[in-house]
Amino acid sequence: MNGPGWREPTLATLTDRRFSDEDWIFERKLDGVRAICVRDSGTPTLYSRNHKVMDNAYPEIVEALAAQGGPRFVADGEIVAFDGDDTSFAALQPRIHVSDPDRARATGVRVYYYLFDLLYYDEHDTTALPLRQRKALLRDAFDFEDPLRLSAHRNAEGEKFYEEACRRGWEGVIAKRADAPYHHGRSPDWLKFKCAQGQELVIGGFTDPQGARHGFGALLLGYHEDGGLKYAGKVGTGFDEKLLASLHAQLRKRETRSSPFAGPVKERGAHWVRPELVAQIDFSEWTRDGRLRHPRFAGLREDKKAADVVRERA
DNA sequence: CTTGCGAAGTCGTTCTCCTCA
DNA sequence: TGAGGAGAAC
DNA sequence: GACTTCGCAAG
Repeated sequence: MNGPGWREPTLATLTDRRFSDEDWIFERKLDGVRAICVRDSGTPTLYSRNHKVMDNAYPEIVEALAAQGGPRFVADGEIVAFDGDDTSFAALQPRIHVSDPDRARATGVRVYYYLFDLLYYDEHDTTALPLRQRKALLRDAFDFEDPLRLSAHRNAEGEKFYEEACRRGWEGVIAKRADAPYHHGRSPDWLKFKCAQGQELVIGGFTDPQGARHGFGALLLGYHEDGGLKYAGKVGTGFDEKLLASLHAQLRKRETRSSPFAGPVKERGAHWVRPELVAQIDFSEWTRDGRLRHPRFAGLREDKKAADVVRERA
């Protein structure tokens, strides 16, 4: 149980296919930090997705785990914080990298550990069991009292659940094959239905490429507000080599000496362009600082005038 | 030979921690 | 003391 | 977190 294999969580595969299927179960995608807890007779330990120990950041969760589950277990779940009724990565963020338990508690950020899978329990490796069976064992293995919670799931109506999730502003839905064993690493048995939002943004510049990248690194984006172009962050993914080349050519034609943005934009290797091109950007949400989170380029909008581009949603 | 899937490489924001002037 | 970079969450 | 590209195994 000490081998690194146990600490390798299942990673879901992103898909656009939405479906309902009785052989699949559906869970709300929580916006927090993935954690696998391992207890081998001593104190439980929380591991991150990349096998880093997170005990110092979440001491109350380690404490709660120590009080139950027996001498040996391995379970999988997500550590979250709430902003109102929604799990919020931003709310959790002040805690994530704290290296001292006292300081972690002193942040005042309440955290919860939602468990959704069981890998080892009662002297048995459970990874080969079908998911439904693992979930049944998990439900009985712990007393779910805060900060420990059992992640609920649905057995049907995946599409309806997805629509409901997006309407409520959740991150999305994870679909899991009900009879599949636990898989370490990326798996097609876990699918991610993400709720995305998108809008048009003006391209006001670009950055130099790095490494093997050609053309440019990222596009600098903005929207009109109070008579100026407000900076909204960068987008550096969504283009293949061909698109990189053609966009770069269009940008060079529009290059200018001074920034079109209102206020300073401090980006290394920045080039400025006349704010004429409009890009369609898909992203997960706006950050507190008015930047795009998880942005990806979804195409050029020839039908939109740059001057008409404003921010659409809070 | 074609297809599929996992790994690696290049990008995003933000937080804490560490280094250095 | 403060700026800037690295590392690590997503 | 996103995406694209690449290599290798399976078919």
